[in-house]
Amino acid sequence: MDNFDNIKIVMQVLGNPTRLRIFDILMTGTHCNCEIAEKTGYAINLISHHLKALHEINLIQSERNEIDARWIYYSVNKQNLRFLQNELLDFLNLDRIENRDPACSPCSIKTSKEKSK
Amino acid sequence: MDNFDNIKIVMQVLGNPTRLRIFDILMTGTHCNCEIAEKTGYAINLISHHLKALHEINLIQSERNEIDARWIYYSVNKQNLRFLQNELLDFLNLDRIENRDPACSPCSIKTSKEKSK
DNA sequence: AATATACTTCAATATAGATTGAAGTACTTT
DNA sequence: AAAGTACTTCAATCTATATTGAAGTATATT
Repeated sequence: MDNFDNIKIVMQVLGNPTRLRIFDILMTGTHCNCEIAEKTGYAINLISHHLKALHEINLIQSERNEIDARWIYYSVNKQNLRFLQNELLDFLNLDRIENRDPACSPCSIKTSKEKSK
Repeated sequence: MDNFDNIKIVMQVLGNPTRLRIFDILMTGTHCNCEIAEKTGYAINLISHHLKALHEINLIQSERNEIDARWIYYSVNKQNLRFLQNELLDFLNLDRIENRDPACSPCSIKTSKEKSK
């Protein structure tokens, strides 16, 4: 893996449909937990779990409402998202594909044995 | 979800590190099963399983060697990969993010109750 | 025809991690 | 200061699916 460790982690996290759905909602703008609950029907603690996972890999960020600090606002991390876009394009870049002969080596080892007979 | 169903499925499939590793190898060029086995150390039937999953969502394709048809060559589906690149860029497009007031609705319902007192 | 190779599919197990209910924290309101 | 709200964290259960060993398929070799 050509240093695609971040992609591996991001894919793992967004590979969960519930988490992807939550992230998709945040891609439309800032939301608090209860709004996501209303839009998705998921349990509030489940959302909390998944938000934590998204936060841990810097895909999103959070801040408390200045007036009523019980409300926590979640939003996507734009800077990190730009970074991720580039990483994904590098990972999926068709120029990485080389014209190669798949020299099935276990087979060739055995065929070379045959030859040596 | 703004019709990001394909992304959901792709993320689920590439969300598995073993599968991502196999896909990453194919991103470097055509390989047969035993070559992937050699490079990764995974069991050959495990690779077969994961190749099937990648194939089912059209991320890769396969063809038998013309000379020795026991050998099956796997390679990425370039056309579908280009499509996926665009889908991902649409999904992660920062322009989707709207400036909105997270009007925490369950709360506001309750505060409106307060108001009506 | 019998044996070998490259790979797939079946079927069962193992396990990571998604989900849930209950308890806990931080803050606000009365 | 007591009760309520928004949310998190704990701890346990539940479930999907990754992995494995064995059997099966397709093709090639002798």
